[in-house]
Amino acid sequence: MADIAKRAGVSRQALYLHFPNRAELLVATARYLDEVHAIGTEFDAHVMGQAGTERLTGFVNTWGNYIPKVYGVGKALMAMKDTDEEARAAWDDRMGAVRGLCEVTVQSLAEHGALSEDLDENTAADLLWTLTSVRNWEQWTQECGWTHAQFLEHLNRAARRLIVGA
Amino acid sequence: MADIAKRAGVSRQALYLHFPNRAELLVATARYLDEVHAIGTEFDAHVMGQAGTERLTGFVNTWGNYIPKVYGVGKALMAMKDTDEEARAAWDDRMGAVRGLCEVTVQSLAEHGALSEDLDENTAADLLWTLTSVRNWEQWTQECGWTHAQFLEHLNRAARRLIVGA
DNA sequence: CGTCAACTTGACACAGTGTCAAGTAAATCG
DNA sequence: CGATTTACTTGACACTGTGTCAAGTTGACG
Repeated sequence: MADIAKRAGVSRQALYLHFPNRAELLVATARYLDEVHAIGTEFDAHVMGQAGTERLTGFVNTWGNYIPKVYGVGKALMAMKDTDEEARAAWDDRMGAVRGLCEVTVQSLAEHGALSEDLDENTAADLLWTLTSVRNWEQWTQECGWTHAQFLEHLNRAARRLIVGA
Repeated sequence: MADIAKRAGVSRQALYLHFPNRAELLVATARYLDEVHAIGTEFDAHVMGQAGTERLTGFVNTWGNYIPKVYGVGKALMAMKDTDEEARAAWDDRMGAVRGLCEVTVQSLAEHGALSEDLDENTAADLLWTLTSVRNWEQWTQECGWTHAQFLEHLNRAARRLIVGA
């Protein structure tokens, strides 16, 4: 909080005039980033506006491109999850929304007969949701040293291999 | 530290007579768990003693069965990673060992012509390493509610689909 | 001119880690 | 047997970070 105040050019206490605590400041920041990057419009265009394997590609690319933009605040919220109930609820709520996108994506695959035969829709959504998690992005780009382009390429390949049927 | 001391039936300060700090206590606990569960022997038998896709199955099952046993201390170390340099080094060292197992597993697949044609060995190891991460185990079993058996089953399927060639 | 909103400084409580000093009690050794 | 050593105790303290509180400043606006 002291660091943030310094960077914002205000006193530490001024932050508490705008946000009740650290968790809500981070949540507000995340919401602000959503707005700035118009993530809702992006999803509408590239996910809800597509079907079958194109919807899958749209989801993977749109979400994959968004992750690095929210990684900073996301990492802070994830770190608070274990000790702060409010941070946990906020992060779980956001990831729940992503999980919802995974579900509709899988549904569209199923409708087009493109879902792998050995998977039910729920398991497929679980797989896609975890595959595209922020933690996996973190590991691939930070620990493995993948570029963003490599990340998107391999994530698309993995998603297809994991949940799309022959 | 206070909680651990309480559960151990000693004073908080007594812990500091045995371990210089929290990070080293956790690292020592992890090493103790390795010993108790004879993880080295397990890997020797089910990974190094196998080849090709059997080595892959051996690695996935052995490591997959070990994760829940070290999850407690692992979670604590992961939480410290961002602020404590020693914890970061300790955890990265352990995960580096797992990454090494992924490499030899992928190598064995390649030698038997079982590695997917569109992957180089390094990328395949990155994929397997991330797929089998503790974070993914956490998400699948805690958030998705998978049983341990389901986890192992789907992890094996995913590993095969992701890195084994036709 | 007075008031209000936004901010400041400075203090404090509280939790958690790590340090330090002094004391105790039991085992070990000469 | 007495002296020492080992393992532990109690209790204090420093330091960091979050969140709270009180009192004061400053500028805009009716």
